[in-house]
Amino acid sequence: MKYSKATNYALHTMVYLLTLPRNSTIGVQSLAEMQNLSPTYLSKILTKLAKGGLIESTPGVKGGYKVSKPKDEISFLDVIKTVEGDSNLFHCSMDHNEGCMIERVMTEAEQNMKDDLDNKFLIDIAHDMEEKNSNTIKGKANEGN
Amino acid sequence: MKYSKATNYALHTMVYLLTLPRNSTIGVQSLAEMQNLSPTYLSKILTKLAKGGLIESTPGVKGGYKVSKPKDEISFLDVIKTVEGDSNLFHCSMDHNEGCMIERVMTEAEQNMKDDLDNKFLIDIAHDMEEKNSNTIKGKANEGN
DNA sequence: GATATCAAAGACTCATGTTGTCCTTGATTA
DNA sequence: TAATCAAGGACAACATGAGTCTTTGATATC
Repeated sequence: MKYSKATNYALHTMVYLLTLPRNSTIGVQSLAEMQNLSPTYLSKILTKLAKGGLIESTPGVKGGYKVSKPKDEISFLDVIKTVEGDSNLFHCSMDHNEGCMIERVMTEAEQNMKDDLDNKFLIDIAHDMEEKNSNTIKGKANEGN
Repeated sequence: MKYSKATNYALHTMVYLLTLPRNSTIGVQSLAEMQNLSPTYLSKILTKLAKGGLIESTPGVKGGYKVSKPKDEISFLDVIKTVEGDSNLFHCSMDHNEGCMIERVMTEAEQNMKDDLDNKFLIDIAHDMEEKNSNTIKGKANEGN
């Protein structure tokens, strides 16, 4: 059991979009280059995010993508649910077994994870990234490069 | 992202094994029938559980499987880790990105789920099942069957 | 010791889902 | 009208899980 790569790409892309100035857009071309992906492939993931209401796209010359929700309201879970879907990880394999107690325990544990992910916001990661980058630059300067 | 069917079968089998009297064994044939599986297929899952130290097998005529740990010490996580492996659900897709903050958040949330699953014990499900079964029988009797 | 019953394990097929590409369509700006 | 962008369908490649078949080897019973 693993998260899909698409979720991985989506999370990284979203964090990056959050570091951009409000109302500025960026094309899939640039976004794809950063992660060594083909634009067409990343495009599909972005379309999913757009349908999920997390980002919005504008076609045409000055078009591209930008975040379409208040920047501090986007949780990890929002992105994951949009890309992976929101069905449960465990479904009882037995027939005629509604109310399976194993399933109940499994789903309850999963819910703990989801609750946590719904309280972790991408904007915090974006801020940390920006801080980290400025530190790196400062560090390089100090090393005499 | 989903749990494998093997995990599903393993959990159900383990719960059933816990309902059996101590030191009694049961063959893969019977276990497979209950879940409508082929014996050879379930056998592979059981072998995994045996290698993981959760059950033990004895070949030969009066052989079969039985639980090989104290019955109240087997957690959901024990079974899951044995069948699914214990690697993390999320691994950062970017190169040269040790300490990825997204990965950190994702893994922390996953850990919450695992902590929960490590504190839920199969023996409790087994007890509930036994109670449920006796209730069902009682219920049927009351209905005049 | 022969036989029946059990698990272990390798090789293999099949189904499914993810990943990724190619190409066309359609919208927007200049 | 041309250039630049996203959307989307069709398809190929790949990985993995699910499941079968067959052989091997250990144990108990007669």
